[in-house]
Amino acid sequence: MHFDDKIPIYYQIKTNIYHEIIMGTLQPGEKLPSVRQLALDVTANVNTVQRALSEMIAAGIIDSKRGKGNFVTMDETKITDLKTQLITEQVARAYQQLHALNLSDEEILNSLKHYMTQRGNVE
Amino acid sequence: MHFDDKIPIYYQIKTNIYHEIIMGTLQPGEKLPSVRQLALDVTANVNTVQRALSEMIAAGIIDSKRGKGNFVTMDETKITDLKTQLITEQVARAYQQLHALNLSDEEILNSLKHYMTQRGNVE
DNA sequence: ACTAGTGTTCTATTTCTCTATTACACTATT
DNA sequence: AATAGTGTAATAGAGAAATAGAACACTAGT
Repeated sequence: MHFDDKIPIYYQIKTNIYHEIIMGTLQPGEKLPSVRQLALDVTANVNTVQRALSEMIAAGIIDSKRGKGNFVTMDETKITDLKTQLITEQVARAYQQLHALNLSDEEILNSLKHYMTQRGNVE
Repeated sequence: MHFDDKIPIYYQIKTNIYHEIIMGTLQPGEKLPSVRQLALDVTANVNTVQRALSEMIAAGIIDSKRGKGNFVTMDETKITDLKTQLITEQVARAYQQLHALNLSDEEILNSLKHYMTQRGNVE
């Protein structure tokens, strides 16, 4: 796993697992790899993984069952809400950043469209 | 100045000054406040400000003159290039994040447009 | 009962960021 | 010359993040 050294690893692990849940790579009710296996997967320490999981457990997205494992919540509403929340955060963040670079709404949209067409042609 | 505790302060100071240069709040050739004044302005330590400045000096955006002060480069090409670079980074980052949330290109554009219209109505 | 596989917690250590403080180097003004 | 205002650098210390390692609590299969 690739880490941005400007952001805490535990936070990036959390974001990554959230993405897998939203993408459907991890289904509702599905068991996650064990904390020790996750630590190996992302080349981090068990404690660091545990910290990421703790926050997701506190948020109600992950159900922890001692001795059994960690499971994605069965409550699909929570997952939908999470997705909405993350989208809103990302869109707001991106808009504010680009606005701070003196781009108008139209220029922001055009920059994004331009990026998409370029990306579309490559793949 | 508002700091995101997930990102190093020196890095946020750097980004903030870059934005001021691109916005034109800081003009080419213009003298920046002294490092000690900047430290007071953002409520950070002189060393932290100096670290941010060092990276901008290394990037050629700021010219440092010992005993005189720090100045925005006169080379407007460098500023234009910086703006292009920052825009590309932000657009790419935003796209990848939203793509990782399972949004199609069209959905990404719609989310952004929706955000813009909502924001437009409030202000 | 035993064992292996889970989550959980604790301590010690390292690294990085940030702060505080001091000192040094240079410029301009008086 | 003296002084004030600049950038620059070095040291020491506090705090957070991450690591390594060990131990504890619970579950399931044998």
